[in-house]
Amino acid sequence: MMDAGICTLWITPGTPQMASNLKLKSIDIGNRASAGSIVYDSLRKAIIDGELEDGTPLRQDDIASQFNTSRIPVREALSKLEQEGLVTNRRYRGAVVAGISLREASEIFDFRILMESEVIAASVPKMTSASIAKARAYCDEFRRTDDSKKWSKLNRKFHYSLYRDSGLKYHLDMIDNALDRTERYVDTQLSISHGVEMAYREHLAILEACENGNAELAARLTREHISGVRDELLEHLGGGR
Amino acid sequence: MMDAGICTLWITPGTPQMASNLKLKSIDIGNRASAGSIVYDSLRKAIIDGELEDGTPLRQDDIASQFNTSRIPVREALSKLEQEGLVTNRRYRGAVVAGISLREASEIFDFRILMESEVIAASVPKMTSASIAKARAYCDEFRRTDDSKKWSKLNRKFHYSLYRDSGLKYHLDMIDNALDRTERYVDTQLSISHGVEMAYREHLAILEACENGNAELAARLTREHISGVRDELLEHLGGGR
DNA sequence: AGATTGTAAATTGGATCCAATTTTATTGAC
DNA sequence: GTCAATAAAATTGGATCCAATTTACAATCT
Repeated sequence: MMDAGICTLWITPGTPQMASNLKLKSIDIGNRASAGSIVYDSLRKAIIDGELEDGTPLRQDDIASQFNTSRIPVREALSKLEQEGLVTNRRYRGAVVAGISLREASEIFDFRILMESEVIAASVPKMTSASIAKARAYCDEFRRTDDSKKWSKLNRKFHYSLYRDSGLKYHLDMIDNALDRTERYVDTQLSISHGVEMAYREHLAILEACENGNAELAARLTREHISGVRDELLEHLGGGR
Repeated sequence: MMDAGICTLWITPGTPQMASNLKLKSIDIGNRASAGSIVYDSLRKAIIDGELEDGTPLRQDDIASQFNTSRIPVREALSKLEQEGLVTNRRYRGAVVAGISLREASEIFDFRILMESEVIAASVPKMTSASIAKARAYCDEFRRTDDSKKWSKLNRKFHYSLYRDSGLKYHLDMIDNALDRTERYVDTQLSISHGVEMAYREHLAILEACENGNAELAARLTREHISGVRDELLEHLGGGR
């Protein structure tokens, strides 16, 4: 199958080329995603973005046929999502999109306050100018856009770009999960009153603290910022129900 | 099949009995565990207890035949364990027991410090005398036992019994995962020098703070306690490798 | 009508089979 | 003997099939 004449393109006798030197537009065939992870990514996105309402049943057969696959990868995906708290699975009864109670949401926000203030404080001393620039770009885009669907995404990217330099992978994973569970509800908070404008001003203040290398201030502002979002969201959800 | 004469034992015509009024010795047939969860529980315990060394390959076929089941439930279990960070799964290469690097271990301990001090502070005002009694029992048993395998288990039970009253389910889940990942390594720390004796004294101090309703002190002592365990463990592992 | 029971359809859990990939054993050249 | 190329074995991923369970619904009785 591998004729020598054909192979000269990527094998030069005597001077073996590394794949990394070729600079081709290519996808990593060896590490391509499994069917399960594709289904998982897709479902996760749909739930986080709020496209699937809380309580929506997730039928294995339906999903399987949508992805032209069998139920095995779907079960794998649903199992993972259950562990992340995005769906609830009941034996022989199937999976539904997991809702969140007011007190659960409140607790997760408290968790975020604890985590994110700690992580940003650890991040500030290590923060690169590239990270700051990235954060500022997200921050600007956040204020400019009118698409309410993009707000929470950009909000998330802004914050996360200030956390990454901490190098605290475990903490970042935990923050990721907390954000996954609450992101759906943040849009509603940003939509009401002047949520976006206020968030933007608070983001700027955090950014400034980071630029000045003031870790303690950045942590305190982050605490207050998330705390404010939590209070407004709870007030809104609590009154709406 | 259900003759009226026989049924009079549990159905009295005119006064329909609820199943909950029957008070029969019964097991919950409806909620019995799935094959996957049995495999999962068993593997999780084995890994946490350190019975399976880091890097041990977990062959689906081997495990399946050990449990007299097919590979499907095994895959489900391995997938869950991967998400918890107890195994690492590589496509087509199988799962191995996940080890932990020094810096990962250190980070998880830092995470625990943050979480557990916060949770115990929230727990103290709500703490019942039953919880205190339970914690004291675990504390005593911890000092008395010579079985090094039981130390970390009792250590964990002691701490957890002081956290439960907080009612912070999300935080408790996060603590659970952090403990799952580090429990294997705590035994080694307790075995060295006078780890158990020192831990016992620190446990007593935490217990006393809880009894006195001093949340801030309990939090500070918890911080210092976990911090001490971390430092000793890192010193030991860092030197040993 | 309303509650209750039995039955069929829908749905999930698990077993078995095949395909894709990796790992190991083998062969051949130098 | 060492190294690469090749073939065989082992292993995992996914599809299909069957069993267990729940749900929907019709039939029956009071």
